[in-house]
Amino acid sequence: MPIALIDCNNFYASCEQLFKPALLGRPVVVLSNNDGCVVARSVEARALGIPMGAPWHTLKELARRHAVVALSSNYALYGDLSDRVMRILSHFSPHQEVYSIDECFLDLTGARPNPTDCGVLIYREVRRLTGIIVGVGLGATKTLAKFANHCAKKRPEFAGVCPLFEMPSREVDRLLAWAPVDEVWGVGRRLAARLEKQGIGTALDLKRAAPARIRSGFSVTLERTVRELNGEACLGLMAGPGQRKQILSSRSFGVLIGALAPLEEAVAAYATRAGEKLRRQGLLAGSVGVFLRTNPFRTDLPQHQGSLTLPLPPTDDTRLLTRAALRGLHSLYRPGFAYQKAGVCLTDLVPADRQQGDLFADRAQEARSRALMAAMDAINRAMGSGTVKLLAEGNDPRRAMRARHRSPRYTTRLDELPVARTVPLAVEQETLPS
DNA sequence: TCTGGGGTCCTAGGACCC
DNA sequence: TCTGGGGTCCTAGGACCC
Repeated sequence: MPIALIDCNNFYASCEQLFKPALLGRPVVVLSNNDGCVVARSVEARALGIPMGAPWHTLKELARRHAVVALSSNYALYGDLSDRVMRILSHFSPHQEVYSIDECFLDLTGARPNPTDCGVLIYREVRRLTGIIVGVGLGATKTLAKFANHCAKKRPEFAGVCPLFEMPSREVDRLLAWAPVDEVWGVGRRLAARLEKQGIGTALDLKRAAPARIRSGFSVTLERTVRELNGEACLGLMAGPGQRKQILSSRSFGVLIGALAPLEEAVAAYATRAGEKLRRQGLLAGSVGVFLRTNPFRTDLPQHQGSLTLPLPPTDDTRLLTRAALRGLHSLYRPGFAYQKAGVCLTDLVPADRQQGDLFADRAQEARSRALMAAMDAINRAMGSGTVKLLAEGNDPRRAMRARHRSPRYTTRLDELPVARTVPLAVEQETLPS
């Protein structure tokens, strides 16, 4: 039962190039919120040695020398293109797990004419219908599919599709021996360093390690990874997105903030945004967490950070969430510090329709609350987010995110549609296999 | 000057129970 | 001098992912 992992190459950078072909062949990077770090690179930017996650301000000189194009992230565009790619992929299997904005697993058991040819077809169709280039990895387990995908992208002999699941084991081991252990899904920098000390430096070393030893020396999670590398499926495909366990809204401020009042406004705004996400998913929160911290990179300044969680009767009312978040902020806040970031985290989430009833609840009040929130959401959806909001949010322009180089939202805003030249993006049902 | 945001899972250790 | 054994629940922190 082969599992495929399909992953879009340089997804954000590719989305930008798709609508601005002048960017093709040029070093392009896409920056995180606040134009902080590099989160995507075109092939050319990668070739310049620009590392993933690098702070943009440390790269300015290099960027100037090589005329690197830096773009602010445009999630409206990436999200929309992601939806199109995922919809195309969904036609190739009844079992799809959308794992992130640019990748998904497909169960290709019984695929026709066979899984490998199906993989090649996936590659061609996504490219033909969207212009996005994907890598396709086929393995007996999710971890092996991930690894196969890595091979598909890094080794030209596969031309974008690596059918690891049907290769002779000698061949598979040769590939595993070529990859450093931190290329394995679930092994990050720190685990890799610890494994290295025990003589486990490649993916093949990890595959051959004794599961019991890995479990006692590391964790059950890593033991599962070892088993998966050996073809034993430990991780199933997730059908739906699953119910959220936490909803987080946080931001770094444009400038450091010392006074309480602007912090209150920021926290109120985060609580509001978290509340909107909460209602969109039909959930209630039973706890509100708040955190606050100074800039850890400013070693010249005194540091302070704290977090606090307050329980409350399950609710999705922005006013109650905000009130609790502000109470938390008040007990965390210390004057005399320059704060850089704050956030609100909703936990103990329960579906709104399965709420534990409260014998003494004020039904009329609850109905008014629901009606008010529904009205706010409807207005903000129709007329733009923030059209109606709590006074507590304030209107401090310093809180606006830096996004100096955002491209137009080509596919989701009428007034930003590309003019004259069009890119074929429509998905024709009948051209796809049933 | 400028260093993201949003998630998940696991473990260790403390508090508490009988 | 001598100080049990077995369990649960919660939280903070660490690790990972994209």
